[in-house]
Amino acid sequence: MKDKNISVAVIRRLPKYHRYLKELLDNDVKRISSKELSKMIGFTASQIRQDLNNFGGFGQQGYGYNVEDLYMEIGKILGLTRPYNVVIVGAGNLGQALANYTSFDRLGFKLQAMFDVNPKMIGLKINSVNVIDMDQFETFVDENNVEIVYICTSREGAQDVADRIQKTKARAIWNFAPVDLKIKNDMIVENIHLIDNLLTVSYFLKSRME
Amino acid sequence: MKDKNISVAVIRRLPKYHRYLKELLDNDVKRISSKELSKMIGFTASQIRQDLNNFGGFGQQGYGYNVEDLYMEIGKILGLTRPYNVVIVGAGNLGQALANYTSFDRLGFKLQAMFDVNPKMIGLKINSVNVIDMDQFETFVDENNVEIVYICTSREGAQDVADRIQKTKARAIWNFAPVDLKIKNDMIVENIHLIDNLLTVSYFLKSRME
DNA sequence: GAAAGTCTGTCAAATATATAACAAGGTTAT
DNA sequence: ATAACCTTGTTATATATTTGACAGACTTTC
Repeated sequence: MKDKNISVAVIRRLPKYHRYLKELLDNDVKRISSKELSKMIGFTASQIRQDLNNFGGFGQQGYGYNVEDLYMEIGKILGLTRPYNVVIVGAGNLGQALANYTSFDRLGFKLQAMFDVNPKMIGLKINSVNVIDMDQFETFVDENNVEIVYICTSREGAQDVADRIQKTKARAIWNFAPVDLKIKNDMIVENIHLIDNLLTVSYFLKSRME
Repeated sequence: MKDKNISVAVIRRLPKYHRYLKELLDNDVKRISSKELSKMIGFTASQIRQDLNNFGGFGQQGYGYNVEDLYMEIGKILGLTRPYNVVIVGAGNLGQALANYTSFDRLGFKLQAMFDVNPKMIGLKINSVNVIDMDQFETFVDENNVEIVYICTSREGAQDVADRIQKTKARAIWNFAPVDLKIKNDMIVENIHLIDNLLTVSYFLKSRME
């Protein structure tokens, strides 16, 4: 599986396929055609076939796709063949919300610790995960083979955290702070910019009024 | 301002312009050229000029763009000329996190209430906003001119909430549940699919290893 | 106030992405 | 086993998006 020259647009559709296939699997559906999937997901059947074919011929003519196989294949493509150690920086409401999502754990994103600078938070346990002093961040990350860091700090604190992550062995950042982090090396960064998304809602609300 | 035939790709970049212009404004920068903005934001200068020109000629040859004017114009385009009443359904960690974000309020998204089905949550105040019984949802939304509903429930509860929203005058949904809502009318729906985003992180992590 | 320099708005070209079309191969029904 | 039917993988076409180029207009400098 080389995965090269695959466009980001394709990659961002993969989780959706994964999600719908899981649903089909849970409903004991054994096979699915691109046409049927198309109806459920809302992409064209052509697009679905072309997306999947970037990674291999998973289907069979006259039959369609085996739901379980395809689910597993897409899981492989998405890197879900092994667990990833993660930590959260910022133990506020958002950090706690993420700590409590069991679905992340189920997919293999294993929360090892949470970090905060607030003495009132340090020492707490959230969903049986310790909140640790930020002083110990770099040491903990390297000693526990943490690969992904979720940044749940304020806008002001985020860049500092990003700088510190770059000194560790961690290789990916999932950023929830409303700022574009300046990253020097080849770190993987995904942003959840809530405000950006909410502003598209107001844009569409306004547009519909005209 | 007609805003028609504007591609979604353009619209999703607008909040980023808005964010960077706010930063410039806070730093007392008076003017900015597409070239300078390009360096900051990471889009090409050509794209920036073309994006902005979809909505009008805000710049001036030989000078560039007036930061304050452009910030205001983009705010207008994004619908930030008046406040929007919003409510949150689901008063768990995520709902509480959103309730505590002052930046939403500052932009005009006014939280009027939170709803939950859990009797232990009902009656609480979160950041001076009441948690109300879901029984009163439809009444409250219509009586308080709520336009946007943030869905912060579990996956299982989300579709039911969406169905109930469609019976009210609300016209937009900001959905955080990991499910694609089935919507009949012309409701505006924006999704934050956290898992989908996290899976792209694992995809890139895996791809880099090969 | 003239010349040199800057920067937008816009058109054209290049690239990327999505859709349509269909041959080839497999399935199902009889 | 055969025929009718499906459905994929893939190529070709259409559409969308991004980048490049440049004339014209304004600014700045001298």
